Amino acid sequence: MIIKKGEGCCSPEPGSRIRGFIQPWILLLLSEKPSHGYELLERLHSGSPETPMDTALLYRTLRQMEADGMVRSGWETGGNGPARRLYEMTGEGVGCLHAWTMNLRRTRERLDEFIAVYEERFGDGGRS
Amino acid sequence: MIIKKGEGCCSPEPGSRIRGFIQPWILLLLSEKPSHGYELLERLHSGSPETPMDTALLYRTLRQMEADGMVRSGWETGGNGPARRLYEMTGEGVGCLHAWTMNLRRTRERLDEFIAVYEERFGDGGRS
DNA sequence: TCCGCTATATGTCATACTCATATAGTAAAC
DNA sequence: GTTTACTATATGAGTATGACATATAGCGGA
Repeated sequence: MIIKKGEGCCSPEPGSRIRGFIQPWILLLLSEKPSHGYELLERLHSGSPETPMDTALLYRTLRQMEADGMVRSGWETGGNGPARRLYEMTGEGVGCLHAWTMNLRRTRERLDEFIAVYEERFGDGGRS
Repeated sequence: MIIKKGEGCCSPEPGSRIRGFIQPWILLLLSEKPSHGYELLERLHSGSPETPMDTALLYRTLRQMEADGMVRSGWETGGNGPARRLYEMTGEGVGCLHAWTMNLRRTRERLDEFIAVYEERFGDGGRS
């Protein structure tokens, strides 16, 4: 259930997403194997079908990450369909992924703290 | 360790914060007792001293939440120091807090999924 | 009266995200 | 042979959120 505009009191809130979460996800997926944008979209979608990824955000983020040195790309022609830009992670990208994950662990701690305080006050509503 | 501007590859990332996290925190704190902006700042700060809250964001968010009907406020004079705007949660705000927390639970699930995939690939680095 | 603390507020800017739209190659259907 | 669908990348415009600076003002103590 994603809360949309005008649906409720927290309508401006698009589901409490984590800022910049797409970048570590891209790095994590690329750490498994090199991939192109459209394939990353599908891999991200299969991981969380309820929150489809925006193509504009993905492609722009990839270009930015390349400018920042986290990934590098090259055109891959010869397959069927249009040419695809194949991305792979750089050594710097690996370091980024580790640093980002440390940040995300702290984010999870803050989130856990919130939920703990909430449940202490209101109960866990049947959740374990 | 918060990664600051120019410190590393993920320098544009100010610590992987959750979008709009301040609003449910405000509601959760107000569910304990009515409070004014400055006091909310201190209560938020005591909860996470490593990420100080921006005053501009807090005060503007409070006014926006009041416009949205989640909280209401009144001036409190008579104490020492300048007048303070005392906020309390509305019934609508309670509903918001519950809805937001549901969103945050899903956010935590996505975060857990990321960290699980990361640890599966790189190990947990000595963390339990 | 100057400084520090309390308290609220606005101005401005950058970034992240959303939505719409453009472009183009391939392959199958009609 | 052209229309449709899928694959694939990209840009333009607009909004939302957050970051940083600064303004204002009451109060108490040095």
